[in-house]
Amino acid sequence: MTEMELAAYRKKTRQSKVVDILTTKVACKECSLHQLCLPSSIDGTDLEKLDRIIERKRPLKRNEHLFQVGSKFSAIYVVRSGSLKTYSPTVDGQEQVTGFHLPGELLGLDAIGKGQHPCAAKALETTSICEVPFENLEHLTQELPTLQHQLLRLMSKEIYDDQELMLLLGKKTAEARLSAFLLSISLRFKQRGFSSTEFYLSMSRNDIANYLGLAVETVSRMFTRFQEDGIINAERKHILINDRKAMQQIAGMNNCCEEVASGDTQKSV
Amino acid sequence: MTEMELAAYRKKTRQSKVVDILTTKVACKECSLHQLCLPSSIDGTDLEKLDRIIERKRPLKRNEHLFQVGSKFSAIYVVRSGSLKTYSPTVDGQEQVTGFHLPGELLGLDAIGKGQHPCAAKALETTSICEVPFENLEHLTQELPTLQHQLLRLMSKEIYDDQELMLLLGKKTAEARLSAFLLSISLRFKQRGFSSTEFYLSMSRNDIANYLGLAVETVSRMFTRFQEDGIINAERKHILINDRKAMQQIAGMNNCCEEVASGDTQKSV
DNA sequence: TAAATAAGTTGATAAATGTCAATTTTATAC
DNA sequence: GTATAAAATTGACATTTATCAACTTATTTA
Repeated sequence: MTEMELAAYRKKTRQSKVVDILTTKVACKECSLHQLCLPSSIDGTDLEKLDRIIERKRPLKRNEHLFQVGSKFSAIYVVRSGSLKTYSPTVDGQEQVTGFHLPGELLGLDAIGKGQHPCAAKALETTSICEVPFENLEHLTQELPTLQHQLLRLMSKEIYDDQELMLLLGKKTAEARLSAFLLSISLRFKQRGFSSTEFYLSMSRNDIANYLGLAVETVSRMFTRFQEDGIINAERKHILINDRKAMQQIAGMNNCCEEVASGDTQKSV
Repeated sequence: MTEMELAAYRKKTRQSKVVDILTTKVACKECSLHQLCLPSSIDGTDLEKLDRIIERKRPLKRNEHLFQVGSKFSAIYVVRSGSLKTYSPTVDGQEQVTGFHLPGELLGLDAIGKGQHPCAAKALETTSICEVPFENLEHLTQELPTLQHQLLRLMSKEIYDDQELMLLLGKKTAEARLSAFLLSISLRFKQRGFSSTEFYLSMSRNDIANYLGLAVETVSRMFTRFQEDGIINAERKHILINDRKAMQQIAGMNNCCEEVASGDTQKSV
């Protein structure tokens, strides 16, 4: 890619739909709730019942909280558009980012057990949310076995995905972590019908570093290295993935993060 | 501690009940299923119903598998006595240990989503297991809202615990990881009514290192260091925790792994 | 019981990543 | 629009941990 082409690309990504994809409403069929209600032949009436208990909240502005640490658990949330990060305070007064949540993904499943949120959720940009009051949901699952099954599946998926991430954090080098992170984001966009090669990272380098257990400087250097090697083009938060195969090699995962088996979407490297 | 006292202690731990605690049957009230059925005032009839669907399997010998990677998911398992590790194969042909499972803890929750086990489970010693066929359990939860609630709580707890571990793996130094690991094991024994200061580690140093994302040598050195500093006494797999406060400091978690809020037990640093 | 194998420990060295500091670029506020 | 603050990048250096190799101690098998 020449400098001119690059400049043109940069200009394009600044304006194009790549950007406002994240501020666009997500249709229900691309949403996690789709997995939660539709797939196993749930019929119209049941879907309507589910729809009835869901509340649409006013959009959050950037840096607004959806919930705080320790706040009472009362609902599960689904991202309609925009994105959030979840984070916990650590002993030394720092915060530890525990996840990023893109359109169609759930938040709050980790709070059911204790009845209060173990982490806080903050919008990374203008973000709109569906709220699913948990008590109502629980009642409804009693009525609708399919819904219950879906809920269990989603929670299981979350456990599974967390374990995948543990593998990553436990073993890998800095470049493997970042590569796996980008592939994960890419896959999640793809699963929602967006481009998997060209997307916008709403979180800061700092958040990424924190999440991956690395220093900001290391993350920055890895971005630079990937760019130098021609594997990605990173114009600030706009990412273009040039060589997916190479990234899979680096991430040490030739098998996964490419095609995911079932109709599951969800969650968070 | 003098050399003589140490020798006496070592002799004692070799014989005492510390060892056979793990081979003793765990009463139902110390078991995870207790959380799953009893706590929210489930009555005798309901408990009986649950008890009826549970199958007790013959004990596994050391190194026998409870399930293999990719095997069909049909049941959740509870450890009655003994212990297991779960692990996944990685691209480079290695295995990655994803968890250790002590008496009263669950296995298999990560398999619900895909319908097959993403990891294998292998006994670390002679181990007996309760099998809870999942289909039956799901049906039963339709009948017993309390049971459903408990199941959701347990799964949520698993998600929460995994996230705790992610923090550990993502951020901490080698000594913080090992310290947190030992504290976690300690707490889990305590929650089951065993000693929290004196216990037997059924897993190898290799497994620990693998699990914590460290080299065996590093783990070995950390054990040595802790011992030199008088924080623990480690006679091979017999561990005596001398200075819990110091370990919490090292682990960077003065708050957690000491007293856990609710009646939850479960799961796995 | 001895031999063979596996697990664990220790030391020396190299590689990876964190830390500190300086600088540039971008975003925000007035 | 300019000033100010925040975020990102880059370089130099220190620290941590992995790797390789040798060796010791347990455990298993014949």
